[in-house]
Amino acid sequence: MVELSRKQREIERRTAEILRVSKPILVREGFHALSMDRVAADMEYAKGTIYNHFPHKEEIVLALAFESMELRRKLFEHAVAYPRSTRFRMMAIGTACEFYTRHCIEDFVIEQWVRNANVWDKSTQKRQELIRQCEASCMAIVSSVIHHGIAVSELPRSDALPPEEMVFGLWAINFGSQILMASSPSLSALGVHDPIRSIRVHCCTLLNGFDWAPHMPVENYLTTADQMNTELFPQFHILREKHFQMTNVATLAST
Amino acid sequence: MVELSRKQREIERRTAEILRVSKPILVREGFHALSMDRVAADMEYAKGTIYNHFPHKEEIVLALAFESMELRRKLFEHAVAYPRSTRFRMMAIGTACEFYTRHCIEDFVIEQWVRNANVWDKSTQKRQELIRQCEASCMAIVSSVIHHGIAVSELPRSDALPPEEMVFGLWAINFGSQILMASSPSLSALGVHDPIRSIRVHCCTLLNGFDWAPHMPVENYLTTADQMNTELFPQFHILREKHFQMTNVATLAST
DNA sequence: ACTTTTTGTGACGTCGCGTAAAAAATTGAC
DNA sequence: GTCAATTTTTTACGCGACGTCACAAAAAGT
Repeated sequence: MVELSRKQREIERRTAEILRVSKPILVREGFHALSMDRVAADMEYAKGTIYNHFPHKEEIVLALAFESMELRRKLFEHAVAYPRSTRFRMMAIGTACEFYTRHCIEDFVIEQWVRNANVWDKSTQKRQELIRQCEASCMAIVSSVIHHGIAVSELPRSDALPPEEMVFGLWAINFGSQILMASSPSLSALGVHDPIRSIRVHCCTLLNGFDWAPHMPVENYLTTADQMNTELFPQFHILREKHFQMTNVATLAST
Repeated sequence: MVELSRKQREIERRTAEILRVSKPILVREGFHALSMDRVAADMEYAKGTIYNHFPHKEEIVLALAFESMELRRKLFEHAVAYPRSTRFRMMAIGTACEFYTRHCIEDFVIEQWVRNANVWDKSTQKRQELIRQCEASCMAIVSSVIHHGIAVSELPRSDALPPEEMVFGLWAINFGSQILMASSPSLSALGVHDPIRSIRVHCCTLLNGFDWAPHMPVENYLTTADQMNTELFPQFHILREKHFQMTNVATLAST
C-alpha cells in the first residue's frame, strides 16, 4: 500500500511536471507549438509516456485551464471575505477580476481555452465536470453576495432580474471587456483609451442601477476601488514574479 | 483589357466559391476539419490551385470572418437609420445585435475567429487592415449615435466616460454575454435562464445610468425592444433560410 | 503555328498525431 | 536471490495535413 502510494505520488509528480512544461509553451508559443513530441522531448521522456498521463494535448490544455480557474476561484474567495457591507464585497470581486487579468495574465489567457469548442468537445467528461464545478463555485461566490445583499435589504429584490442574472451582467461586462482588451489589436485606435477604468464605471453604473446601497457617484467608486486594490492585494508586486505566483496567491487566499 | 477583366472575374468567382465551400465545413465541423485538401477535393481542383487564392487556411477563415463582419456592419447601418430619437436608435443597434446572434448564428460563430491569436497572427496585413476598418466602421456607427445624442442634449456629456468608452461598455456587455451564451455549456445550470432578456435589462440599466433621455423603466424598455424587433426585421422568418441570408439582408440594409 | 507567359497539377518532404508491439523495469512468490 | 507475471516505457509505424516545387496544360501574344 505504501508502495502503491509512492508510485501514485511519483505519477502525480510527473503529471504536474508535464503541466509545468506545457504552460509556457502554450502561453508564449501558442496552441500549435504545444505538441506531445515537444513536451516529451522537453521532459526527456518518450512520447508514449506522456500519453499515459493525458490522452491528447487538448486534455493538457484543459488541465492547465482548470488550474487557472482554481486560481481565480481562490481570488474570489479572498475577495468575498472583505469585511464590509455587501456592495463593497461585490466591488471586491471586481477588484479580484482586475487583479487576475493584470497580474495573472497567463492564467487569464489559458482560462479562455475552455471556451474553444474543439478543445472542449475532445476532452474527457471527468475534466469537463471539474471545470463546470469550478465555474459553478465562482458563480456561487458572487451570487451569495447578491443574496446576502437582498437578505439585509441593501439591495432590493428585483422582479425584472433574478440574482443569478445580475451576476451574469457583471460577469459579461468584465469578461467581455477583458476579451476585447486582450484580442482587439487596436482598442485605442477605436477611441477606447482606458478600458479598465471603463469597466469600473460600467460596473458602478449597473450596481447603482440595481439600487444597491450605498449609492455611489462614479468618482467615489473609482477612488474606493483603488483603495480596495491595495488593501486586498498588498503583495501584488511580489505576485508579479511568475515563480511565486501560485504559492503566494494560495497563501493569500487561505489566510 | 476585356480579356484581363474576364480572367479577373473568373478568379474572383472561384475565390468566392472557395469561401462558399469552406463556410459550412468551418461552421459545422470545426477548424480542424477545414483542410486545404478537403476544400480542393470538394471543389474538384488541385490543392495548388487553392493555394493560388489563399496562402493558408487561416486566410480563408479570416476572409469568411470579414464577410460576417460586413454583414454585421450592414445590420448596424440598417438599425441606425431607425427614424426616432437617439436613445431609440441606440436600442435599435442592440436589436441588430440580437438579430445577428439569433438569425445569423453561423456568422456570429465565424466572426469570433478574428480574436484567435494564432489565426490573426498568421494572416496577411491586407486582410487585417480590412478587418480593422470594418470594426472601426461598426464602432463609428455606434458612437455617432452617442455624439448625436450629446449634440441634441438627449444625453449629457460625461466627464467620467467619453462617448467611445460608452460604446465599449455596451459592446462588452453584448459581446461578453453572447460569448458566454455560446460557449458556456450550462448557463441555465448556473441559474441564468433568460440571458437575452438579461442583456436587454443590463443595456437599459446602463443607458438609464448615462441619463440618456427618455428615461425608461425596464418593463417599458423590454416591450419597446420587442416592437422594434419586428419593425426593423420583419422578414426574419425568411432570413432563417440560410440560402437567402446574405442577399436578403443585403437588400434589407440597402433600402 | 510557334513562343512566351500564365495558370493548374499532384507528388513530395516534413511534421504531428495516436497506436501497438517490443523492451525494460517493477513486483511478488518461492 | 531468481524467475515469472505484471506494469510501465520506449520505439517504430501508419495516417493525414501542410506547404512547395518541378512539370504539364492552357492562354496570350506574335
